[in-house]
Order: sequence, then structure tokens, then C-alpha cells
Amino acid sequence: MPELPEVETTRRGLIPSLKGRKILGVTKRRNKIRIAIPEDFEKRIIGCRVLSVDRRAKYLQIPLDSGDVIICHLGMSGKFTVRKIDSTPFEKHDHVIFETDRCEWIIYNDPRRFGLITLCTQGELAGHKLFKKMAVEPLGNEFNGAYLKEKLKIKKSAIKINLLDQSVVVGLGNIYVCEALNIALISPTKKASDLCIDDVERLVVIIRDVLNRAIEAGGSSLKDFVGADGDLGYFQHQFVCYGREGEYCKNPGCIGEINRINQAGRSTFYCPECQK
DNA sequence: ATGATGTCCTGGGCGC
DNA sequence: TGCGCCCAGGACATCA
Repeated sequence: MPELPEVETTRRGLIPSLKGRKILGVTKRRNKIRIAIPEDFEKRIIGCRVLSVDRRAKYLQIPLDSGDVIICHLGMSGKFTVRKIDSTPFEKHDHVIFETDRCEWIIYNDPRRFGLITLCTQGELAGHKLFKKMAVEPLGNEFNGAYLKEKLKIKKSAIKINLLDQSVVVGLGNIYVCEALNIALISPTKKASDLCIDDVERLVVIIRDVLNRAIEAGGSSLKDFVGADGDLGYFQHQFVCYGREGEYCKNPGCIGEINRINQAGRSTFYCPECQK
């Protein structure tokens, strides 16, 4: 369940091992994760130099000096680890391994195989079907009260559903949406178009704050999340709401307790006492 | 068009 | 101790 903060943490962790490095080898240990890995994947990557490690929404984009871009999504259990090349055997769910001129292995491991790794050219990137319909980044200047209010204006569905919709705003997943709505004192079931401008303005500020704090904490939404540098990132960040069914609400002055409901097949955690 | 539901996948937790 | 069941969830497909 890596959301934007975990992907950003992974990106930052991968930069020292990938940026400017030459890829000397690629091993596919299966042909498909969630979607097929291109057949010519190894051929197109080996011998190339990595220009940078970028992020768009929950995707990593790794441009190469050949003009190709590696696209990677972590799904819900995907992670990268980096280690010096040695004789330690690969693990069961190590699906793709990159070898660099720094004598390192960059290993993509994903037990639940909800992630993906693919390739396109730099020219195809902007119009790529994975990115074409994506909305703005939540940490960018374009994500503001006026923007979000306009997006929600015609939405008859619940605010929570809309915050998860990547065509409204990208990068948010179940955890940070629950957290932000709790802190913003907004009910997840409230009809999106019914939010007043004050609610929306407050929500935008809180979403940014929650994401920024999670990035600072080094990614925290999965208890066995391993940062790209190989360091274990335990729950350094205390969730106020997510996963706390039956416990007290942490909002100042609130005496309610956290409930769990189901929205669109997903668990929503919230406090019915203070989230209106 | 929009919205609701089903699908992919495995490991972990739980009840019996 | 072990088996079966259910749940977690991002994004896309497929229905109404």
C-alpha cells in the first residue's frame, strides 16, 4: 500500500544508487507482474545510463540516456532493495533485478504482484495511457482550494471516493485520505459537491501537511515497508485514525471513537462524533 | 456520462 | 498443528 509518501521515499532512496549509473545487467525472474514486462526489456536497458529518478503520482519514472523511460508502480507490496553484488540467493518474490556499474543490485520485490514495471519512450510518456488522465500533484501549486472546489462541484459521490480518484488529485490512497478527513473534521460519506469552500480550503492544507509529514517520517504506511536504502521504516508516524477502530478519537475535545465502514469495497476509518 | 462492482495476488491473522 | 476463510488494496475492466 505504498502511497505518495512511500513512493517519494523510495525515489529519494534510489537516487544515490541509480542516478548517473550505467545499467550492466537486467534479470527478469518472471515475465509478468500485474502486466507483462516488455519482451525486449533487457535489450533496451542494458548499457544505458540512468539520467534521474522521477515520480509522477504513485509511479516512478526512470529516464535513460537512450530516450527510453522505465515506469514502475509499487502496487501495494512492491519495494526496492539495494545491495552489493554477492552470492546471496534471490528471494521468492524478487521479480526484476538491475545490476549497475557501482557493483550493486537494485532488486524489485513484490509478493502480491499488484505492481508493474514497463518501458516507453520519452516522447510517449506524456500521452501514455497510465498518465494521460491523471490530475495534478497534491504537493504542487496547482492543487489549491479553488481547483479542488471546481473538481468536486459536480460530484454526487462521497468525498472519500473522490479523493481516491486519480483524475481528481493523484497520489492519495486509503490511509492518507482517512487521516486527512479525520483531521479536517469532514465526514468521508459527505457528498463531495456539498463541501463548502472553507472545508475544501482546509482539506487542501491538511492533505499537504499529512503527506509532507509522512515523507519526513520516511514512509510509514506499511509496517514492513523497506526504503530503497534498505533501512527498515517502522511506523515512525502515528496514525490518528487509520486502523484504530474502536479506539478514542484524537481530535482535541472530541470524545467519540473511531468507526469502520465500507465505501466502494474499501474500509473507511472515521469518527462520527466530530467528522460532519 | 457516471457510478458501482469485480478482478488481479499473496501473506497474515483468525476461528475452529 | 493445521486447515480454510477472509482481508488488505491501486488501478483497470466491466457492467448498469
